[in-house]
Amino acid sequence: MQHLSEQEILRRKSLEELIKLGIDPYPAELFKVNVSSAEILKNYNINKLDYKNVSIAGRIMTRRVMGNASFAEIQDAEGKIQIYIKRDEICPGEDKTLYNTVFKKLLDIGDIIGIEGYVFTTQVGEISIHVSSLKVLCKSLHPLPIVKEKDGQTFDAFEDPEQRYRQRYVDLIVNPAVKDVFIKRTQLVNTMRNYLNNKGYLEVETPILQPIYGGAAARPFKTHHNTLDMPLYMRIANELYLKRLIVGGFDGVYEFSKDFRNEGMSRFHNPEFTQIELYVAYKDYYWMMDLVEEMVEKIAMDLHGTTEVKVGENSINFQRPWKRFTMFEAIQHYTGVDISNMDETQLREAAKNMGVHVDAKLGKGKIIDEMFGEKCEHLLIQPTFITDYPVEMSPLAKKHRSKAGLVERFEAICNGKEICNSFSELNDPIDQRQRFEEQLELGKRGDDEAMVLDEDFLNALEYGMPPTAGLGIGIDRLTMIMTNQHSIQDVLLFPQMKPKK
RNA sequence: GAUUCCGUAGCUCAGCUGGUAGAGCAAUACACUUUUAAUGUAUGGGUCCUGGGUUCGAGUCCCAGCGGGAUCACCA
Repeated sequence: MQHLSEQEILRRKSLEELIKLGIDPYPAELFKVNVSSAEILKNYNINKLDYKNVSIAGRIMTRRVMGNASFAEIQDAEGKIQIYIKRDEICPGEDKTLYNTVFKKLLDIGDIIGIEGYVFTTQVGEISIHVSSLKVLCKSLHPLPIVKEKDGQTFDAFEDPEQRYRQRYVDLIVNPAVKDVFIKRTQLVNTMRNYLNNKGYLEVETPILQPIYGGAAARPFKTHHNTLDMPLYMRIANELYLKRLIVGGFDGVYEFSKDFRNEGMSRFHNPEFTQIELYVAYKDYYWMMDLVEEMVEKIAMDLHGTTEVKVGENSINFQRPWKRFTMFEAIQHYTGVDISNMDETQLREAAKNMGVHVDAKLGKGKIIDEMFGEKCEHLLIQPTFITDYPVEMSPLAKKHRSKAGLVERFEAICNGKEICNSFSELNDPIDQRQRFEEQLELGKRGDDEAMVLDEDFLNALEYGMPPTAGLGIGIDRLTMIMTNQHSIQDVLLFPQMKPKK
């Protein structure tokens, strides 16, 4: 038996009382709603005649009882609206039970009711609904956190992160701004989907349970299939499957992919997260940069009506064109050192001079990556493309058409963080096999994030994949920027949490 | 994983050098027919995260654990 607080016991008693009065606290039949709170508040003053007979349902959020008349606020999916309940209006006869007992005593903040009535404006000027009938739709058994508000100031906000994430339903009820973040997240996904569909690309679904995981450097979750009696891995990326589809003759495919990585958690990392990956045949990474600019600019416009987005202290402008730097140019720009022709010994020396600590085991590519990560990335606030990465770090990207040791790869950096990763895809099957073999070597040396060799993927490439541009965008990260949220947990409805006791 | 801060009523938070647990909102009762953080009067409500220890006595001090936040590391 669960432990009940005083208030929870009282609510259960009220529930019993309602039933004794012949009122079903959880009725089965639909309640006809003909308007939303937001629509009334928006349009009532424009056309008052339309709101003589409104029927609306919502949760009781506040109550102000003044004898034989009361005000309350009810909240529906779109917002809150005040209702005015007069005893003799909802109880026209001798029997005043519905008002005196049901409304005043047995109903609580948090209960859901349906009302009918007409809209009017109170003496203080607030658009309200004058209630003519009231129906109980759902009795709530837990007291709701009470958040009060005046002149834009909030009092006693429900803000303990642990409770908010564990009981997101409560968070959504009492913190309307939270709901708005998730509406924007869906708008963001819709904008992308519409944009890509309009270009004629096909949204597809590929396996989440994979016998061989691939497409990224990460540690996977491992699971087991009972009937087949074999291990399966939850995908860390869908890249290799989408490229198989390009081999198969689709010219453009994309997937919003839930990926799973068995790694540490932080305000930027949840064990499961969402990426979109896109592959388009006969294109290269320059072409893909144009697409990213256009699509992300469109997202900003659709969400905010402007390309200018506030993120923390910064104002970020997504208007095209974005700045483009090669990785070497970026390092030269921020450190004054030109590393483009350095060998490994010189690079090690340069890193030391910059104050970048590099492990003796790191190869050339990793040293460059460390320099960029420590000296440049966090300074890139406005959206910027960084291009042409060392080949060692990009086993699935095509070698650069003119620069030895580099690949045709770019990342878009924004607010000091990567928001996408893209390359001209490696379609030379012999080169790809060599790269996988280098990864195997890394794995043997103890790198538990090294890629495994996927023989079937190589087989596909050997049939021939057209030149292809590929792209991955972290949806959670992009949503954080577009909605100005500090933590990934604030853009995931149900972030991963340890069970409580 | 490391460092650091936090955990007290349904919610937001006080609680001093250790001395029987406090406020506002919410709840209960009464009053009040256009209020709005409604108001007035009265009342009830606690496993002080858990387990040890020190002490005559622990919400408070010490140790361990659980959960959470922040920062750092790996990573998207």
